[in-house]
Amino acid sequence: MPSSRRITLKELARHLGVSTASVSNAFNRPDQLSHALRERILAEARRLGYRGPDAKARSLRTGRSQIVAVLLAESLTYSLNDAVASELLSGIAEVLDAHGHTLLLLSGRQANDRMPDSASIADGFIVYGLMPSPALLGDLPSQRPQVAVDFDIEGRASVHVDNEPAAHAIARHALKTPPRRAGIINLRLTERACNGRIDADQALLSAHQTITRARLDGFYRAFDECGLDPASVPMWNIEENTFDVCTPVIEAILDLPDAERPDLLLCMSDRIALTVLTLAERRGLRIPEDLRITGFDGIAEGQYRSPRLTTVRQDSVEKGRIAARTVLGLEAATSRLLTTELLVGETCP
Amino acid sequence: MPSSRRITLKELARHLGVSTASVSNAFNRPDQLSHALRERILAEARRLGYRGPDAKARSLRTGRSQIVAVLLAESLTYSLNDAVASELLSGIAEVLDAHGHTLLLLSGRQANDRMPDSASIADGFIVYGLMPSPALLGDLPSQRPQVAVDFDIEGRASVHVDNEPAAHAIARHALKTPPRRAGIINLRLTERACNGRIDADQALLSAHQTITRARLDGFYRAFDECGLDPASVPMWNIEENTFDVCTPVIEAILDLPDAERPDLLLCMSDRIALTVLTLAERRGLRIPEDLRITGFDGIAEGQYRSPRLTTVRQDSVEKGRIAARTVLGLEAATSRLLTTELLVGETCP
DNA sequence: GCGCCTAACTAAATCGATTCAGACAGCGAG
DNA sequence: CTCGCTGTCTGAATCGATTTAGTTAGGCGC
Repeated sequence: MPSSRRITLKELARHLGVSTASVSNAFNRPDQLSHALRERILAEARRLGYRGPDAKARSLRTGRSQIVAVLLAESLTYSLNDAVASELLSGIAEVLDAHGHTLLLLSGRQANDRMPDSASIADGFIVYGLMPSPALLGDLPSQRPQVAVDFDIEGRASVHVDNEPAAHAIARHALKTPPRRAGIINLRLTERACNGRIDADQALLSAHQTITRARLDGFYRAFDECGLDPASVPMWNIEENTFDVCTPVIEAILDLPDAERPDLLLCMSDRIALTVLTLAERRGLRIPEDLRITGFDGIAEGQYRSPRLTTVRQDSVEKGRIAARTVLGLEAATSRLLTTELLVGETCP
Repeated sequence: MPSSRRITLKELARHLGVSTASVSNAFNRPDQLSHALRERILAEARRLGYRGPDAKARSLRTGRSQIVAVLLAESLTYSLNDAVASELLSGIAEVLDAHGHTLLLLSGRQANDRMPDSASIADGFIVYGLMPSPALLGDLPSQRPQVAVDFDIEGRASVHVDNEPAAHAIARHALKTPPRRAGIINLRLTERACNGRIDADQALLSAHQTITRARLDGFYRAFDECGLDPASVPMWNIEENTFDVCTPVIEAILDLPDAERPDLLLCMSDRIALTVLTLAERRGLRIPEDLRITGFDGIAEGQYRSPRLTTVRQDSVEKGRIAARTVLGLEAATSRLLTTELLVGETCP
C-alpha cells in the first residue's frame, strides 16, 4: 500500500534487491536491462504506488525540465484576454505538447519587474512583446535558447511579421475609395502615457515602438502613392489595447463636428477597430457609408461577426509554432519574417 | 568575468572563503548573517555573474517549486481561445503573480492522455473542466493541494457557479415576452458526438455533463412556472464551443420554414449566442424583432458590441482568484459556490 | 575572572534522481 | 582451454542547493 510519503526510487530498488541504476533504466532506457527485470520493476512500482522518477530530482540531475517559459511583456491578465497573444500561445502550446514539453507562463509586469526565481527552471524562453524591460531580459539565463517574437534580442533568434507591406496593402485598399477625411488610430506609440490626439511628427520621432512604426511607414508610403498629404491625416494614440481604454478616445473622435470627423479610420489593431465599429453602430452611423474602418491582426472576433472587419491577417498561431520549434531546436535559430494577408470585409469594402 | 558555465553557490562560497550555508543565507535569510558579510557575498555574486540559487536544485531540496499547474480539460489551443477559460486563467494568474508563483499550463488532451512527467514539479493543481479523464486525475500527486473548478474531485476543494438559478433567471426574463416558438441550443450535452437536433428526454437522461444539466433544469423550472410545455421546445446540441462547429447547426435552424423556426433561442454559451447573432444578421433577420437570443457566461465580446447580448454573467475571473487562493492555502479548502448576474442586452430586451 | 548567553558562522547530511565506469557471466571462435 | 565480446547489472559520484546541529568568539553581569 502506498504510504503517506511518496516512495523514492532508492527505496523501490531496495525492495526489489536491485540497484538504483536498474530502476532508473527501467523507466528511462528499456534497452539497458532484460525484459524480465524491467517487468518485475514496473510491477513492483505499481504495487507500491511509485509514479516514476521525481521531476524535480530528474531536472536537477539532467539539467532539463521539459518546460519552456513564455515571457509576456504585458501582464498575464491582459495577455490572456488579448486575441493575438492567445493565438500565439496556442501555436506555442500546440508544438510543445506534441513534443512532451509544457508551458510556463511568465509575466513581464511582475510586481518588482524581476523574473520570479522559479523561471530559471525552464529549458528555453520565448519572449513576446514590445519592450520587455532590459532588467528582465538580463535575468534570462544566457546559456538557454531564447526566441524573441515581434521584436529583437541582440544575437538571438526571432520571429517577426512583415508589418510595413501589410500596412501599405490595407491603406492602398482603403484609399481606392478616396476618403473625404482619413484618420489614424495608433496603439502605444509613445513611451510616456498619452491617450488621445497626437502630433504626427512626434509620432514618427518616438520610434521606440517598432511594430507601430513599421505600420505607420506602410500607411505613409500608401498616402504618398495616392497623393494624400500625410499632414492632413490626424492621428490619435491609445495606451492599451482594450475596449475600456479605447472608448473615450474614440468617443471623442466620433463627437467631432461633421466636417472634421473622419470617414475613414485606419486602426492599428482589430480591438481598436472593433471598438470603433461598436461605438459607431450605437450612434446609428452607417458602416461603411458614413464611416469606413480598417483593423490590423485578423483576429477571429472581427471575422465571425457582421459586418466583417476589413483587416490584415497575421498568422499568430504560426508565429507561435515557429517560435516553439525554434526554442526546441527543431528549427534553425534564425530570424524569420512572416507575410500577411489582406482580408476585405464589409467595414471597408 | 562570467565563465561559459554558470557558477554555483559552492564555487561562490569557495571564492569568498565562507561556507555554502552563509551564501545560501545571504540570499534566503538575511537575518542569519551580519550585514557586512551579506553585502560582501552579494557583491561578489554580482561580480561573478551568479544569479542566485538554482531553481531546480532549490526545488529538489525544499520540495517547493513556486509553480502551480492548471490542468485544462480541453486542448490548450481551445482553452486559450475560449473567453471563459481565458478569464479564469487571468484570475488565477493575478493571484499567483501577487504571491510569487508562476503558472504551468497542462492540457488534458495530451497525445497519450497522460500527464507529462514534468507536471509533478508543481506545488499544487487547479483542474478545470467537465470531465477530465480519470486516468489523468489519478496521475495527480495526491499529497499536493488540488482544486477543482466547475466540477468535483472526490474529497477535494472546488469552485462552482450556481448554474440552475442563473438559467432560471434568464429564461424567466426571456419568457416575459411569450415566444411564438422557443428553442434551446445545448453545449456538449452527450458523451457521444452529436451535432444537431436532439431529443429532450435523451438530453435529460445523459446527465454526465453537470453544468449543462443544471442549466437545463433552470430553463425547465422557468418553463413550468410560465406554463410553457417543455415538449414543445426543440433542442439542438453542439459539440464544441467554436464558431466553426456551431455554424452548420445554426444554419440548419435558421433554414427552417417560418412556422417552425424559433423566434427565441436560449443558448448555453455566449459563443453560441454570438454565432446565432452573426448568422441571423447576415440573413437580414431583425434582432430582436424576428429573433430573440440569450447567451450564457457574460464574456466581453458579447457586451462590447452592438447589439449587446442578453446573458447571465458568471465571474470567471473571480472563480480563478478563489481557486488560486485555495490552492495556495490562503483560503480554506472548501466548496465555493458563486452567484451570477443577469445582463439584459438588446438581443432579448 | 567565571559562567552564560547570543550572534555569527560552518560542517556535513540530505533532497531523489542519472550515468559513467566497471564487474561478472555466458558464449562462440580459434 | 583461453580470449574476447556481448548482454546485464551494480557502485558510487554527481547535479546545486537547504538546513540542522554545533562551534567559536565576544559581551555582559556579578
